[in-house]
Amino acid sequence: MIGKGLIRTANLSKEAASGVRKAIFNGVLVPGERINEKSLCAALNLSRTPLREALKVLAHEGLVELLPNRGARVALISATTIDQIFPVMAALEALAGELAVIKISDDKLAEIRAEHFQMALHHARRELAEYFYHNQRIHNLIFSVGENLTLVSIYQSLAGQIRLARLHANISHERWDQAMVEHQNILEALEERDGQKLANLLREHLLRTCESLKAGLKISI
Amino acid sequence: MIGKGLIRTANLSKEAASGVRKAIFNGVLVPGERINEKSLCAALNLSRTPLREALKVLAHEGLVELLPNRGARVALISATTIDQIFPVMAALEALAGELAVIKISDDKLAEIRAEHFQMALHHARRELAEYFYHNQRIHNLIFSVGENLTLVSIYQSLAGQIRLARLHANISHERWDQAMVEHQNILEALEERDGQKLANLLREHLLRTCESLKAGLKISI
DNA sequence: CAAAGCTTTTTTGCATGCAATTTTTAAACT
DNA sequence: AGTTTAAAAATTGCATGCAAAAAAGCTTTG
Repeated sequence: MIGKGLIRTANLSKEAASGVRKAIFNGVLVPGERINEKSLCAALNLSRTPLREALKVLAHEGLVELLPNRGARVALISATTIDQIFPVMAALEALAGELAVIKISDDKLAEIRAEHFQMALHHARRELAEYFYHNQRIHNLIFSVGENLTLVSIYQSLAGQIRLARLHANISHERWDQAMVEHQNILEALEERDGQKLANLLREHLLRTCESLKAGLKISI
Repeated sequence: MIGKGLIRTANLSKEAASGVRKAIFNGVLVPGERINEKSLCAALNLSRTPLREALKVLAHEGLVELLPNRGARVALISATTIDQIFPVMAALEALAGELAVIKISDDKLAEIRAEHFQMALHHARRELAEYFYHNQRIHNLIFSVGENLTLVSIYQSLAGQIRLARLHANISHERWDQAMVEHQNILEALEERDGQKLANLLREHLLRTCESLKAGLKISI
């Protein structure tokens, strides 16, 4: 492949990173599976250099593991890793909650409320993928209120690993229902601007999610 | 340069990353300064490919900024960034402290105590660089007790950014003395295995360090 | 003398090439 | 058949080459 777009506007290594992320989350690349650079380059329509740069970054994000002289493979998130990620996530969510109640605008709150009810709808209809989509949006919105880029980017990275772990996990109906109740309480604490309460609810929500996720792992390492 | 070491044992992109990190912390590469790939390659004795992979990772770590079509430059940590990093650090330190009191062994505690007194010695002698070295070791040791790789690696990355910011900052004698007192209290809380107290002390210590660091910035952006 | 346009040089972003290493395949042996 | 060994193919890690872009020098002009 020669020429590409001729004008240098794209950032191929960023494109590669987001392409690989998508492939991982869509299940095109399976956790634990070796990543073949050549075929992935063909799929993404770029050369090995930007792909390899992207893999290094993704390894840093925890989505990929690098094996010396054997390239990369999609990370397999073990129960041990989940156990390590969640306490950190919980601490960060608590912080995000405390910041959020101070800074949140009525508009943003309305946005979160809207997402909440969308999520509730999909919960009622038992549409898991859609439920998770809105669930993720709610947590992202709460984090974004704090306007703390460091906080957000660390959260994104951890959330990515959790999302990857979920590809291999079942969620029970009981846990799903319970999570929905927890989210109702989270929304209320946010509306009351009660930072301490919100922080605690978020922390507990996360820790329960952690337990459920570990219990639901289809593959254990 | 052809051949290199002939046997593939090194990981050049990792070497590049640690080489650049060292250069940044030693002041060989100045914050805000453009990084010239060619000359840095020569200094590190490797080619551009591994160096560029390293720069991508370092950008992810916050030590380097990537400018489209203009390569990389050493990050300039602004007061705003510091304001964002510290609350996150404080939350993580608090978590680390809570984990530490649960898990710490007598040996590890003795190790921390030893570092503490080394630090106190350098404080008494007003040897700043040595003081910071042991200071950093204490915080690292506290984090390592939790045996949480996620926590440690996030901490390392944030600590790196703070260390970079400090290259441009003065510390007042008053703050230095106060920090030493705070560390005395931290050690006591650790010896008492009082997780809540330790968490609070670490949080406060961090937040005060943040204020002092911002106040001491020689360059503000 | 500064500013605006050029030309030249340097530097970056990416593709490609090549040797070291791993993986696969095939053959020989037990 | 299953295991071991050797050859072939594929894959990785890194160096290098080349075009696009940016920066540095010139020259010209107000």
